[in-house]
Amino acid sequence: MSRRPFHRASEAVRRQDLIRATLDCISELGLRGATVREIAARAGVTPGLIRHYFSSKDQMLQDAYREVMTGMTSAVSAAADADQSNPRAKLHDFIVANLTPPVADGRTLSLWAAFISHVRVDPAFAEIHLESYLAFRSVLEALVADVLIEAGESPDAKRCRELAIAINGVIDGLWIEGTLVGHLFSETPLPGVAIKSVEALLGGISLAAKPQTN
Amino acid sequence: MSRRPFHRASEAVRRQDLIRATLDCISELGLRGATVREIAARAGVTPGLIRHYFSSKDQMLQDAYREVMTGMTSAVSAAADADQSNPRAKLHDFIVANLTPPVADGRTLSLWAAFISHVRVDPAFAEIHLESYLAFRSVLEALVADVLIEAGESPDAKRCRELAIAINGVIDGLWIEGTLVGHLFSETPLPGVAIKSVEALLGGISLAAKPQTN
DNA sequence: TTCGTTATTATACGGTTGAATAATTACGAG
DNA sequence: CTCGTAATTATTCAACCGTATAATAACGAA
Repeated sequence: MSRRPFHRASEAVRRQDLIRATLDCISELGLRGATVREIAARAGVTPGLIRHYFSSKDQMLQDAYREVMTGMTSAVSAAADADQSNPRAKLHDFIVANLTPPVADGRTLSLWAAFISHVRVDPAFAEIHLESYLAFRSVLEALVADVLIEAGESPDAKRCRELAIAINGVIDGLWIEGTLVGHLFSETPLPGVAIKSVEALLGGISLAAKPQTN
Repeated sequence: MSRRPFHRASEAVRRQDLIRATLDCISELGLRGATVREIAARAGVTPGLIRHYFSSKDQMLQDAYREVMTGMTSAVSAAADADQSNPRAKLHDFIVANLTPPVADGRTLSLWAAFISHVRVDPAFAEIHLESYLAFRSVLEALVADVLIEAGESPDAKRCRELAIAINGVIDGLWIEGTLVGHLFSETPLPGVAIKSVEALLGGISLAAKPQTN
């Protein structure tokens, strides 16, 4: 019966370790497998420590949810702002980033679905969902507006919103399908499908890196 | 301490009651709230009875998952075959059915998400997902092919599949958003957005009930 | 060094879980 | 009418859950 050796870490990395372990558990074992004991084991600490950093297990789950969503939005936003200044290229890269790893992978989708299934159950999760959804859509809406302006069209607010909603739908849907049964799309790469679809939604505006007559 | 009165029912209705109670629990309390005791209570039976009709709780969850998915696809298929013989009207009704109750409601989405989050965890759930996805897509693919034929275009297999994938994406994405935060779309009804989007994806083919020049 | 504070571990508790088994009741065959 | 079979209830069990509390070790200030 030797006592587990102490290992002190800063609050930042401890919280990060615990959240990462939480997400690992959920993605690999499901929500029911994400127990305080299993999470603590994977984080390399004892279960009691969780309630030293989080007021409850649910609190930790909510923080984990928030981190997943902000991580996704910031990842695709960064991809859009990466190198191009061309509005169409930015939207193009934004869409592709949504449908390629690390955003489009099984782990992320499992986490997203597990949390979504709790949105209607727990108001705290509903609020996190609403925040992250609006953040994502506002980014997309701005990208669409820039594309329309560059194409010489008037950036009508209502049309921008409607387009953003529809494009968001295409992205979400293909993200889910491609991640869950990705092996079915080896001959129909989804980023390509998405780009073509969005071009159609935009009324024929090309999103190719090198503008080509349409 | 009076003994609970016996109430015998046929195997069919018992299984149905138990599955319905299971789905109620999941949608209202989440997967962690779907315990054998709560499910049995809602079905009006004793917990032990569950394992008389299902080899395990997981087995019952899988049957419940299968029922949810077949219910959804059959509902939208029925909507497509309801009254119209016009291919475009059929596709139109199919899409609208996907984005209106009972398919598009919070309960169904919660169930879907809860199960999806288990697809990567349990191979049995993965198989059910694959089956239901392929069933849905094949229905949609046939509808798209008929529309293309009627429009005088060659129903190229690859194009049909690609269109079905993209349309499926639009439907899925809008279904999720509309169901989770439906109150945001009171001024932008999603069925309308979906129809306009699919028309764009189809290259301008109108899905309106009364064909109009495009 | 000393000592108070706090991060971390260890242990305990009441309640719940899925499953297994035993007891009881309804129903159908004969 | 009887009795065997199956459906349903009742009870039990070992394991596990989230949380609370106490013991201990590390760190920083003085």
